[in-house]
Amino acid sequence: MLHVLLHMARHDGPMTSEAIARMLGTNPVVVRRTMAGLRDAGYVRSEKGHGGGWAIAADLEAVSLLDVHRAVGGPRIFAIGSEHSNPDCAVEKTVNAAVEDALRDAEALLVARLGAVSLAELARVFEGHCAQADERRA
Amino acid sequence: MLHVLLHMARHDGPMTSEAIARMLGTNPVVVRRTMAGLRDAGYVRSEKGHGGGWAIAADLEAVSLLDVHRAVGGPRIFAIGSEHSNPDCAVEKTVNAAVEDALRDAEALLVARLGAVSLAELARVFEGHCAQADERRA
DNA sequence: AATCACGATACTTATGATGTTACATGATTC
DNA sequence: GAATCATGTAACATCATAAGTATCGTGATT
Repeated sequence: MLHVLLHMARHDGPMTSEAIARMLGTNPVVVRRTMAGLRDAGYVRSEKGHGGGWAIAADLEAVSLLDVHRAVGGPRIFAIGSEHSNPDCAVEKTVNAAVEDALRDAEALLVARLGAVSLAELARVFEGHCAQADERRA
Repeated sequence: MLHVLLHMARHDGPMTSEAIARMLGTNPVVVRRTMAGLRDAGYVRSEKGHGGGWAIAADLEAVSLLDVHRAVGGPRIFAIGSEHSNPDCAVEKTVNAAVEDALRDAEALLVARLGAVSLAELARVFEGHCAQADERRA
């Protein structure tokens, strides 16, 4: 989805679900499903009818990678975690406390890192890469 | 599994797969499947026949939570990550670099934290909790 | 010899993510 | 205003993975 957003930023005029789906090697309906989150968050806008499609609707400076991640679906960052958490067992409580403590710290770091990068910054990094490539070609 | 290991540490004599399964609300075969990793890593030992079962086979000081995690199966820590990683698309490469950078740092922190805690420490923490509880009762 | 417990395999659910089809609705074009 | 285009939504199919289950073999104890 980040991929799509950056492409949209470099593309004037809306992009259709079908075009995006081709780009991602997937299906227009799947695209609409996942883009719905971004639309509800106000990051993109969708227009129906002729010449319709998806377009950026927010200031890219104000949208971080973390924002996109949250809008697109997953508060679930880690593949591990204490699922049952039987509070009857004192051993289990000890274990969970230790694991969750480390997990919380790592998540905080990741959230900070993702929250610190805006889409606009990413776009600038990309433009920089292009400029370097052009230079090499010249 | 951490739960099981600490229980085993406080239990003299081997525990059967069935007893462990009851403890975890699961199935003996599932227990054997996941314990196989711990056995291959040398953290536990399994004995067949009458009076057999599972027992600790290593110094708990030398086994970290990270060791257990790795032995038990998952090198997969994060629920997110760049899966297709189409190297043809320059936009995608930019995005992946940014995300994976943050991901790598968070994973490093988590690995460091989990690697710093040994099962023995955890057992001591647990004993401490028990002592406190006894004190309150007295 | 009987019993107990693990080891291993194969098979069956259960779950979630993804893909697919179909139809309704709104917007544009002619 | 009819045709067309594109999204919105619902319902269903498919796929992959994890978990549960059944069964048999093997070694160890009694």
